Amino acid sequence: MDTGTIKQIDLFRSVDPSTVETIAAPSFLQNFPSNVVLARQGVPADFLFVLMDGMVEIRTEIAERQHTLGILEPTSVLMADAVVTDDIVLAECRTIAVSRLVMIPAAIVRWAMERDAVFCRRLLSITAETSRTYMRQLNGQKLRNGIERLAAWALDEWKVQGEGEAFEMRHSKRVLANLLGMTPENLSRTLAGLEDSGLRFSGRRVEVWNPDRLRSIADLDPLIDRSVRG
Amino acid sequence: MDTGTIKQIDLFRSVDPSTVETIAAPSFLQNFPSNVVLARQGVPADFLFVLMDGMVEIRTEIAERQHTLGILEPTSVLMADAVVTDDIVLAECRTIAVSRLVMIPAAIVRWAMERDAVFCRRLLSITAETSRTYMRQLNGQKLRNGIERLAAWALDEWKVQGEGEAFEMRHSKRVLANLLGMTPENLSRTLAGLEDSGLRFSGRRVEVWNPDRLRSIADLDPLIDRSVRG
DNA sequence: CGTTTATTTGAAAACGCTCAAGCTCTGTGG
DNA sequence: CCACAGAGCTTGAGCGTTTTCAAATAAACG
Repeated sequence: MDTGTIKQIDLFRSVDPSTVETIAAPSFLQNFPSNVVLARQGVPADFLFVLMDGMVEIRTEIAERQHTLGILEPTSVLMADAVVTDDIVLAECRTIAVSRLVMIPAAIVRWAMERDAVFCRRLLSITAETSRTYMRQLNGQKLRNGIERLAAWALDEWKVQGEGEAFEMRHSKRVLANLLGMTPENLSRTLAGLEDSGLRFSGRRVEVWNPDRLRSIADLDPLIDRSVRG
Repeated sequence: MDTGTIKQIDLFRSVDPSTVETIAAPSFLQNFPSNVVLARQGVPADFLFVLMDGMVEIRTEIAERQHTLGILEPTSVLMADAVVTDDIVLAECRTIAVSRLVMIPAAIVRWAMERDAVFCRRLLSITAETSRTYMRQLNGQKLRNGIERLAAWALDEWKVQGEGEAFEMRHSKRVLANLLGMTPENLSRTLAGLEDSGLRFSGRRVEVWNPDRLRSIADLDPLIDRSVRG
């Protein structure tokens, strides 16, 4: 693929142009419709992905049970752990919106991380940050109940989208329920319970009409919520 | 500290001796009694630790609620994520046995990962593996209930310790309960429920008298259990 | 407009937690 | 050797949260 696009990517910031070119050569930009599995769980990773546009859900399914580890937006890097360790994929990646992704063959990534120190360092930063995201998710899942997770999610998203009167949820409630670690039925009930406490849904429009009340429920903490600083 | 000890550590495998020496200079080997907090949550990480002997619990506590993210044994590396990202510690590290650790100043780690490509690569491998451990923990916590987590833990530990008639639990039941994401009371009940299904505790001796039965309960899966392949 | 999919609601059950009390094991000092 | 204290573990009852199953309603799509 052309080096122009790939050079913009944070993963390649400050990386030697010749390395970027070598990586770009066997890589390509691919468009996907919604609901396509980019990487199946349990098998080796063939590609490192960079999400340029759209949305991807990281989820695991075993014997009828499933959960969502995260929802990624541009410009996230996918599958770094499996590519680096050259091991099986622990959680499936699935588009949940029309998406455009850069696909970099796993072998060339492993080659480059041995040859190019700067690229290796970029990969390290991203992997460490991803690891921390899973720690936060684990903290949130174990230390909060459903109401608190929903309130915290709403405040987080509200903050990211500019703290206006409302923000737009970019995915279905089903996806949100999975992300928050609850069933859709439960999300529906929890939502109803928060209508008097500062949060109202109308379709995909989410109205935060009493952030203070939500904050007192969520008890935001830098150990869980990315948008909060110490 | 002396380079002899530090060179044995997996983190420094194949790393240039001069880098190792530079890192070793401001580092030191420290003995700790049990129940000492090595790194407090919410504050920047001062050191990267390598556990040479003993046992460390990774846990988070927020407003009276707490949970355990993992229990580490030699020769694990601790705090890599916080050191690499130069950010706050998301989960406290606490010794749960008399322990000996190498303490490497965070600044020298960050210095070395910029200067030495091999060291950076070692750090990347370890961080990626750690990230996967958290993914597995997340999978286990969300996709299994208490009985299944206990059965899976027993089989895992049994396998690691050689698949004999029994194995020794190297920590208290309280610690095990936290690791499995349940209260001590609940662990006790769950344990009682498994006595007819292949698992019996007597003190710290854990008898696996019917692994097949346990397997049918735990439903081991490579997406959760480290000891299972494919 | 009709068919599919998403969401809501209700009732019952499963699961795990809290609180309280009792038990067991261990080590200490008399 | 015994009494006692303390920690760790177990047991029971009651409670709260979350899930499951079933059905109804609403929304989305061709």
